[in-house]
Amino acid sequence: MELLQTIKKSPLFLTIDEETLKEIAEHCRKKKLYKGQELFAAGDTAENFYIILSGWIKLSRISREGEEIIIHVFGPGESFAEAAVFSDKKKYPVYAQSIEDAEVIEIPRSFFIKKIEEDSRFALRLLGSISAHQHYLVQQLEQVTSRTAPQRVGAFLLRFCKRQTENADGVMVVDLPYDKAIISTRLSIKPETFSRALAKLEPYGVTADKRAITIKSPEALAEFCDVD
Amino acid sequence: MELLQTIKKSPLFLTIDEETLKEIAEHCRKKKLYKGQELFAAGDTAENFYIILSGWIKLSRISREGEEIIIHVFGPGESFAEAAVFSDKKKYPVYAQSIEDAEVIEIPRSFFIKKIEEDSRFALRLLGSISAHQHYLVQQLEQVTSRTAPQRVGAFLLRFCKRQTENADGVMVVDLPYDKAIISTRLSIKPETFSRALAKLEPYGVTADKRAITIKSPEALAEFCDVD
DNA sequence: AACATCACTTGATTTGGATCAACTCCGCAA
DNA sequence: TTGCGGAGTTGATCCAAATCAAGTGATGTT
Repeated sequence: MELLQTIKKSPLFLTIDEETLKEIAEHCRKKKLYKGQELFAAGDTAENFYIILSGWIKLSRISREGEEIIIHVFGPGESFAEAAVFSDKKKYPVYAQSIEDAEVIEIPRSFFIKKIEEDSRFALRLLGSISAHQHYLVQQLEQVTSRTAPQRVGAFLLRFCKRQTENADGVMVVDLPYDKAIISTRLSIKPETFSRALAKLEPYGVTADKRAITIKSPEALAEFCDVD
Repeated sequence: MELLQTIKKSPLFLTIDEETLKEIAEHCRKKKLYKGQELFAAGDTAENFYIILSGWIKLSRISREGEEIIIHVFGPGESFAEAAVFSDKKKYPVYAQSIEDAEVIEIPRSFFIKKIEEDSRFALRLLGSISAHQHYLVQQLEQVTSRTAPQRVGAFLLRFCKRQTENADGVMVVDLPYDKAIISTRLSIKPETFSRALAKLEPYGVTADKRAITIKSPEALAEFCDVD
């Protein structure tokens, strides 16, 4: 069963035994989303959390003036909204929308809580997963407050590099996973600034051809961005 | 037993039964900290998490250039570093230091994990607590990226208002809990900007006399800061 | 083939907050 | 009393990024 295979690969379920996984798979629903479809809105009752099969889901908040802040963009294999399911209010604090056609697995809250009560190792696993995401948020906060736009763009490229191809000679190629406008918002900068920031990374061997970015010396870039 | 009384009042343990609490109290250590004392450094093994009895503890990260970013300042009754204890790396990702004389309760990781395995309701409670903090981080990220300095200062004042005195006529008085320099860093602005931001809030009835801040019309301020 | 639209890029101008610097006020110690 | 240092304010200048604006070059549509 395809569903089972995917769940198994999700970081959240890495250490969970086969039997439990099968049980989980039985209680999940697969859901298809078209580009731009809303998954849930801020304030909705948090009935489910999700694992992504394919596509990208962005979590964001909309301010009163209509300005959007992207909290995170999750990709294949990642899970999200775990925290909302366990919050006191039982509400999603953010808005979730697919940024292209996507498939997700929907796991109901009720089943999940039952599972935690039955299996404490599972609870620990979940705590670890949420902690990791919390750590990501702390890093994000640090990035936004203390790095310049070019540094943030560079750090983003390097982070995505790791998941992609590296040539024998150390040259790396990143294929941007989604629109530059979305990356910009995620980094809390304007598209214009993103464009200029990319240009400023040229001294570090960063060249862009549409969505394909080549990085000649990732070390120099990492040095400049103050990461790793 | 004083320790037990404090633990009982902590949000984390609100719904925990008396017997468990007693057991927890027995496994805790009370720790006194002088002003400026380090509790743990980023990268240390996460052996414990903490509940604050008195004083203020700031969690921060220091960038390579020596610049400090304050992630949060926790006060009496609050717990922190829960997430670190459950992360894969088992390391604190931040630096913790008291900003004045303080007392904390230190709860060992090992005992805690045992407790979770025994009592799943406790695990759920913990998940809720961590989720709440995660929500705080998301809000913080939003504030930093989409609010001006005066708006952030105003929001900070309003948040602290709620815990303090309100007169019959709607006028509120906040007594700043710690140095303005620390508040500034927490809001990711410079002390000079904090000072100027406070001055800009004057149209909303905000006047400062040393650490005592008076807010004549909290509603107008909330409107300006785009909160509540 | 003509046109609209979307996804950027590039240029000119503005601005909020940082930086640098001087100064006040207050507590405290010799 | 004087003198010092830390906390906070105020003023002048600078700079990174936002904003406003125009242009390009793909892609799809009638």
